Amino acid sequence: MKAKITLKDIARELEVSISTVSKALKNSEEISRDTKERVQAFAKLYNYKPNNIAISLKNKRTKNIGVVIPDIVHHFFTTVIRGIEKYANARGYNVIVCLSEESFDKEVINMEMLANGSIDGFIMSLSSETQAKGDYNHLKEVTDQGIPVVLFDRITNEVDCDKVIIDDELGAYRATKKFIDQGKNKIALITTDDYLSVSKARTKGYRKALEESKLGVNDSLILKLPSMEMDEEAIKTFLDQKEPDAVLCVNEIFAVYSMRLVQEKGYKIPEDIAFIGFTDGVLSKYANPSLTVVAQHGEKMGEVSAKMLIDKVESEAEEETYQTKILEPTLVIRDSVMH
Amino acid sequence: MKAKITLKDIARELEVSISTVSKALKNSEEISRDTKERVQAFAKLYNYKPNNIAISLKNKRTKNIGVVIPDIVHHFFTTVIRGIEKYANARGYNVIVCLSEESFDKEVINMEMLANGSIDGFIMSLSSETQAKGDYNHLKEVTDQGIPVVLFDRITNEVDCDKVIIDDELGAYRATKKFIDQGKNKIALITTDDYLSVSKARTKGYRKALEESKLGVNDSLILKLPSMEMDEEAIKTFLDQKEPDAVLCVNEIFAVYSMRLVQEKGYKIPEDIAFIGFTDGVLSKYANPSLTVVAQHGEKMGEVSAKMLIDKVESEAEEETYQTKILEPTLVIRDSVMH
DNA sequence: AAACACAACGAAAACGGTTTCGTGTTGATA
DNA sequence: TATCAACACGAAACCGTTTTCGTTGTGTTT
Repeated sequence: MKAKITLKDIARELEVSISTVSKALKNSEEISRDTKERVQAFAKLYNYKPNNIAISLKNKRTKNIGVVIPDIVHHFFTTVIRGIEKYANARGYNVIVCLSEESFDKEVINMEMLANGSIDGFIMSLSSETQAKGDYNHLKEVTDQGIPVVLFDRITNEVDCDKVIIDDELGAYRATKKFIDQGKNKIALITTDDYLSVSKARTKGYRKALEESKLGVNDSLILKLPSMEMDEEAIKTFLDQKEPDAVLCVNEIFAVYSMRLVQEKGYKIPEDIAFIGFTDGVLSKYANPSLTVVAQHGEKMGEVSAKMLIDKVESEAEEETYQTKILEPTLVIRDSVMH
Repeated sequence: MKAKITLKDIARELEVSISTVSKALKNSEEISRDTKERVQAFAKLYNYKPNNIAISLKNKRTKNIGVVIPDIVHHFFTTVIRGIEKYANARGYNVIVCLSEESFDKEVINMEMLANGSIDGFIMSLSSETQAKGDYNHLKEVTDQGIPVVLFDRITNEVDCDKVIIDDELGAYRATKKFIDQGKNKIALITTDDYLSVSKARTKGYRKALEESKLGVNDSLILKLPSMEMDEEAIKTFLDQKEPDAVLCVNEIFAVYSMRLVQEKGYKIPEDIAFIGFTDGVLSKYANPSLTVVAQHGEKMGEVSAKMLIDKVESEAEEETYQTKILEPTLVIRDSVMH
């Protein structure tokens, strides 16, 4: 076991000062050619690598970014992380992932842990509990300290920071319009309670499309589940009673489960009843029939978020100007709707 | 924007020394009741929180653990991360996630970045390229420096460290046996090349079950794909030609895709042809029919890995004794096999 | 020969804590 | 009243860097 070598070790061994070693390794003009070569050769031989922690303490930059998300076992968040990771890594940053598990308290604790010097900035998506509660003091405290924050997907207007979202309203609008254009006239929506910012926006898009059509909105065709958790009973009852000919779901699981239910009752998809979900995950792709979805481009979202954050972290200027980037969703047509 | 307050700030304000402040905040016996109260009150008022980086530098402990995995958009790895995160968080550790994207070089770069003081230990699963190449010097360098490493799922015997795996051979054995017991006699295997340690073990279990039965192994019923990537053509051709009555797949995607193919040809699942996959993800649960799988208990695996790592990190003793924990897989029976 | 420029290096402060080892003050003891 | 322990606190080293600001020694200039 050979322990890590430090500047001090090199200095002692070569009988020069620590400062000389430090400068020599940075190829400083101050140091003679000869000394630089000796130091560099020695450093290479003993595989010297500067200690990140010491450097962080000195520059007050950790090159770490903290990512706080509600859930990692979820395709969308997972792709966002991948996007963040790829981009951040390319710029020399590491990613510290914390899970709030949809809990307000965990979100607060995680942020406090990281905000004490461990990271240069946050990228996060709010837990459902936080959105339900509407308490954003932990975010404000962090931004007050001058730590940059980028909020994505599940955001709030109550915090001044950069934001990245997809146009959920537009996505739902287009999906609903697709149904309308295909002559469907009993178009249902399976969503969650409005406290989730995304569900709210999607519901809005759904309503807008219907209002613009001759169909109009029928509130009884909207099923609001308390959370993103599956509630098989509620969905089954809803579908049995309403018998819609098209269903828009705010995620893929609701959609795929619904498809199975109606298939069991003998309906044909998409002829008798068509489906569109949100999130372009493995489930949609390999479901039977494959599911048409509103793709959220998670990886792109992660990439954009990371870019915004790192740009802000590295900019000296203390501009207090924040922007919200709105990504466009795309409809990925598969077999659950008519082509 | 109120910047973070430091010990020095408190000391100046209260006209005491930095050491006194430090001790007062730790409730040291050395400091008078009176002074402690003043300091603590002041600290609370200005929301003092010690700087993690400074503490890390001092104790040479970061309370961060590095997780290096091949891919995050993959249900199994995702559940492992969740297990690691939950456990590590409970013990006050943060998790830094790095993705190798199945690339040897990325794996090396990531480890080097983290090994310079950023983390106290590694939890990792090898990239396929690394396993194919058989080059583990980056791991050896890290362990040589005294940094603890826990390898999970995709492991190697060439590195001395703690390991956590599930008994893949046993899982495949039981799955295959299930088919045999149900009277299937043309049991196929869709797997990947043997360089992936898990595929190798699963193939072994499959062969063992068949060898023990009257059926025996028929090598032509084994399809070896070059990687975990989907190859729709290869699978289609294979199934068309061999017409098996049972198929074991090393992941869920191969299985779900295969089910769709045979369904399109009019076969009934599980009567005409039964399926079992590996990994208990959303796909298996919501596929139609739902897929019987060998569950790998990713979350448990993450938890166990994190415990092993942290225990080692926090143990003073430099015991050079390593253990390999073998978790038992379970067969989750769903509709793709007869009940 | 005095004055100066310059090359090459070292000392020390700083980042923000922890911890060891004094040191001055107090009150009790002999 | 001299001695001593206990108390309460401060100075300084340390973790591993970076960086500023000297300080040498040499050679060039006038």
